Amino acid sequence: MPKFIADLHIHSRFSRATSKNLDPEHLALWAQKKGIKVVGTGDFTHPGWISELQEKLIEAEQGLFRLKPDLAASIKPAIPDSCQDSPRFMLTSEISCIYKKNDKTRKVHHLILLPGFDSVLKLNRRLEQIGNIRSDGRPILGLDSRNLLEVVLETSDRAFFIPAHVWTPWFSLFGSKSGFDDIEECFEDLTPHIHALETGLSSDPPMNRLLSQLDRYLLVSNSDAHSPAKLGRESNLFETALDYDAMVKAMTDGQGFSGTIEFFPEEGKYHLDGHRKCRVRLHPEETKSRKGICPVCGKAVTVGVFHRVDDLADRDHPKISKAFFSLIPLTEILSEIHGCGPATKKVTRIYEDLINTLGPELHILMDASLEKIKQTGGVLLSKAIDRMRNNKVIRQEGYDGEFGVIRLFDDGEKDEPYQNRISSDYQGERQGDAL
DNA sequence: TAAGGATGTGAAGGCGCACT
DNA sequence: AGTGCGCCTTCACATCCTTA
Repeated sequence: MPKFIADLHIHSRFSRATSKNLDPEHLALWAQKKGIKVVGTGDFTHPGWISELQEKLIEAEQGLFRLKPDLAASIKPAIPDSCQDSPRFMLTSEISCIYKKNDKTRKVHHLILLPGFDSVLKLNRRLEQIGNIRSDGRPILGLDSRNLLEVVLETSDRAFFIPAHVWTPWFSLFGSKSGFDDIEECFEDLTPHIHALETGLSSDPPMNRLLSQLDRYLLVSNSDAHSPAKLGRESNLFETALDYDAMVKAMTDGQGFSGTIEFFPEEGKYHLDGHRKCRVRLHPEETKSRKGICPVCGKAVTVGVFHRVDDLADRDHPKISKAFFSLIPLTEILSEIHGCGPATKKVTRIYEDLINTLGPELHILMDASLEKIKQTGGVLLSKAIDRMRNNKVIRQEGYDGEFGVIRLFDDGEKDEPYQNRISSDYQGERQGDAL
């Protein structure tokens, strides 16, 4: 069976606060630079996006699509030879359900996978009667999660429904400000139709697997990318035939699903508790001793993912069933090494050089030999990647919407020529800022 | 002096909720 | 009852600062 990487939760340019570049061509381009074989389309509920997809994609395998040949040819020159590998698209979308249940307001996001345009259009006709699906690629519906699931199941018996980023405080199944304490309370009689949960950036398998109530669910990871360059920052490893039903089966029974690619959970923006505006960051035990109150403003802090997991956990040691790889985006590693921002021209140029020589980013981060990395990217890069692969990272946790920072080198540790005034200033500012 | 880089802010839809 | 605010996301853009 082929081994491949899939990132199924992303957005199009029809969603709010997303890049204008999010069209099928740029998604295909970046999927190849990252080394992703199957990428979700996102936003299939949006009429403008779905008609663009119908125009630009053709079915490649059962339930998977690829760019039409003329479009594929048009992006080919922009893709390094080392990365050429025609990606597939799966029709996916995210829906935001906001509703009241058992006297509490619930705001829960869900990811939906469908096998073809017919079923997408059928679902869209149903949803259009419930709410406005034209104004946003991620529509907000006043619909109970259970009832959305029912509508989806009625649309196609091949549909797959995944609660999205289940721990984020504001919009998720287990969210401290929005969700439930158990899955049955959310989906009731239809709970058996849920087979997989998306864990989000701020949690990883060792955290999730402290909850016995999650034992019967597969954990999946996706990027929720709002720009092409963020594709695959979290993603899934499949070892199945390349088609829709095989992938859905793997996510249903776990066979052929070999693991996930993860952020270090501390990098996620809701890992710890606190208030971003008050610059207060608290560990769960601190939050509890302060009775959930922010010492600066006196209001309730935003309770993060680590705290929620801790509250609902019923084990001391995680029961881990699948492999997972904790990675740092390559531009962030280069940013630390070279002492400048991850989106600067310098980092972009080095990034392009690296994938040109070594292959797709995820290959460089996970599999490429350290010797080759050293030859192309220098000794600091190979040292950095070696440390990342062995979990030897310095973690500064994110909280209340602020991303954490994962570093690989102590201050002063980097040798010449990179250790210079700019880089130490930069690190100092970043550290100071975050508290 | 120009280019590059850092930083701050506005943008979007829909909903609940606090407040008047 | 009605109004306004805050929340989701993070990009895109404008502006200011730094460096060669």
